[in-house]
Amino acid sequence: MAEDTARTAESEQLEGSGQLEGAERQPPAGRDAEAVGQFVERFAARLVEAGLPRMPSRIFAALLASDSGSLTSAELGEQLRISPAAVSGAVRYLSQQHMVSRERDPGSRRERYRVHSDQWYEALANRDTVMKHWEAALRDGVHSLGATTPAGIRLAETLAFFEFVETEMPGLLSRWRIRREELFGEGPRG
Amino acid sequence: MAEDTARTAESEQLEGSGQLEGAERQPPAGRDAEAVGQFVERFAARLVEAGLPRMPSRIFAALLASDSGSLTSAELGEQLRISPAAVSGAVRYLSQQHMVSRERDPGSRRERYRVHSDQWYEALANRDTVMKHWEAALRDGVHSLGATTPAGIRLAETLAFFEFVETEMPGLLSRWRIRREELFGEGPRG
DNA sequence: CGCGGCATTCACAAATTTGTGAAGTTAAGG
DNA sequence: CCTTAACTTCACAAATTTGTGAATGCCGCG
Repeated sequence: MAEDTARTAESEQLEGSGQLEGAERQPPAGRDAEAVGQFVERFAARLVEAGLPRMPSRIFAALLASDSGSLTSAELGEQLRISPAAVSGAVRYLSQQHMVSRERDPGSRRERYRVHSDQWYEALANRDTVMKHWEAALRDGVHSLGATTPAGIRLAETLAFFEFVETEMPGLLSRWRIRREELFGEGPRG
Repeated sequence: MAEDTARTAESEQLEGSGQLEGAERQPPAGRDAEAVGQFVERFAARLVEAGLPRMPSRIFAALLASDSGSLTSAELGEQLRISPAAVSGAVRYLSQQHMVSRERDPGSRRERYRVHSDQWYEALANRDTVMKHWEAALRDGVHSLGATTPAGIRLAETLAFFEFVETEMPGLLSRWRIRREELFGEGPRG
């Protein structure tokens, strides 16, 4: 996989928000570019294991690790050392999965991709559409195999489970929001 | 692909229990081999979309669609028209994910692979180990990026969400069991 | 109104993954 | 103790997927 990753990494534009360095900009590149990179790698690996394609995983992880929660295509490309095409493709994928949203900086036409703090696990829970597909397939199966056959019954049961989970989701999320409030006060950024 | 596989196939033990159709029953082989196959295809497709490899998906779907909830390697190979090697590999994968369990028929050394009615969605919920890995990665990230940086905070929040979900799981599952009882009486098979 | 920069799309090349055939291993049955 | 039938492992071939380079389209700015 030739991952001898170049070292210098002048990725200082990684900073986006109040990064009052001021002090000797001498310290290691960017902020802990090293540490950031490592985290991105690791977390992306988890996502890959979970079934997400490689590039989308890396990009998502990078966004998650960025201070502003958003990066432009160029920044992503540079940080991850991938071509604009790769960024484009991966970002399209993530948009379709509702895992990132695209914004437009008023001035330039650099597009920003962002993870809303909440959005992403809500998306994770919100597999609504996906769920629906599964349920459709299962319903179909119940019908095909016969609702009274053992297999049909098993399928019906599985279907019921999906429906049950769907039912539970709203409550779970609202409990989460409460807990989140407890832990973090009101959320800092959107 | 060489499909010269013997078709003689005494796979009648596929049936397990009462076959009480009534309406126009299609005499063709097995039961509705046609319909079964179609369901297996479709459901497997969903699983693939969800990130599961192809063969494991097909095998899992086939097991789900079988009346007894269990099939032998040979049966799987024949029904899906794949080689024993493919069955072996896929089944190993599924075992590792705890999506099937292996049994041993006392007499012959044909191995049976089975989906417990519950087991599989419990496994789906029980991504314990997986969860732990994610949490570890996140914890690591919080530390690397600094617990007070915006990115670090976002990560901590995500971590909290995972922990929260883990907390909720037991309750959710037990509510499910109750509901399951309501809907299906006491579960038929284990 | 035209220029300059960005992002997207297309087609291809490379790399990873997938599934098969054949040999290897273990265990039942004569 | 040997034969036989299964499952597993190994190495390879094929097919799908992945990421890049180059060309195209867009939009804001001068």
